Amino acid sequence: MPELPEVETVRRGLDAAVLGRRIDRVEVGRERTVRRTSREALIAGLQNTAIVRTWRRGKYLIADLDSGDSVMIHLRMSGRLLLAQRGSPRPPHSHVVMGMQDIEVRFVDPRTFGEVVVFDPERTADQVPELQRLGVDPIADPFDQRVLAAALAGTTRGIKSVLLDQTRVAGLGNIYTDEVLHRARLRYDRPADALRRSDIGRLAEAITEVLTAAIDAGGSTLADTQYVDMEGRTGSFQESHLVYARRDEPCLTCGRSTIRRAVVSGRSTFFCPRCQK
DNA sequence: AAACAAACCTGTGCGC
DNA sequence: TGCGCACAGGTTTGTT
Repeated sequence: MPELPEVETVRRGLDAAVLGRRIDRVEVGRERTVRRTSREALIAGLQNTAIVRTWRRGKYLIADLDSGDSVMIHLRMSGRLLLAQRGSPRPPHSHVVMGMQDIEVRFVDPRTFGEVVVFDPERTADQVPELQRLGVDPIADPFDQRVLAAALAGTTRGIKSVLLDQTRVAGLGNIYTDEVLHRARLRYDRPADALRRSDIGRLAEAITEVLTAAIDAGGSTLADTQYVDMEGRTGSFQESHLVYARRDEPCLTCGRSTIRRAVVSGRSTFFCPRCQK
């Protein structure tokens, strides 16, 4: 569910709500959420620490603790991080709860693909290896046409599949990849290494513009209302979607074709056959 | 190297 | 109302 803009929105909410507050209670209701280590390791790692900084790389949210450790949170498909008053009714699937005096942060995740893990930043390579393998983050890192060209180099794969590859560009998922490719007027199956300089220029610009606008809008909340920020508020960037989930609806760019659906890397892919070449 | 499928889970919406 | 199926924002692993 959540891609870079949603994770960034959650990160900002976490920053505003809990920075410097001491974690005095930790509960793990479902061990699968902490499967990388264990219930005991998560509790020991969080108990009596305070979050001193939050940061994000791609879809990975990291909070640095005053103990010197860090906690990595990945929402995967259905994870949410919710802020609540201590003692208020907990939603189903509240697998991890971090209590800070009168408030608590709840990791809620029906599908249980998400995870929470405390790790030692000096042992990232052993404990959270995928973090080091992430490619350029278009928001957190310097990003322009040259950086993108380097990230796309050396593969004949279709551009959508390459943009979804987190080791090349970190943070784009199924929604934003389709929205970006539409704005750059590129079809999902254009071989990445055959893109012209002008194509890559438009693509880099589209990535920056779409992600920035989506962050400003607080992310995208689809019809099922799965994604909300820490305060439970929905995002509004779905109102700016031009192609995602708009199969058979008129193209908002050209008005002369309808949005088609294809399957790429096993994912639903939406595009305008007239605008995107 | 690349393209697919399956796996991990639960929930929802749809056609019948 | 109930049942079965398709499908869902992600990532990893294994197979052609």
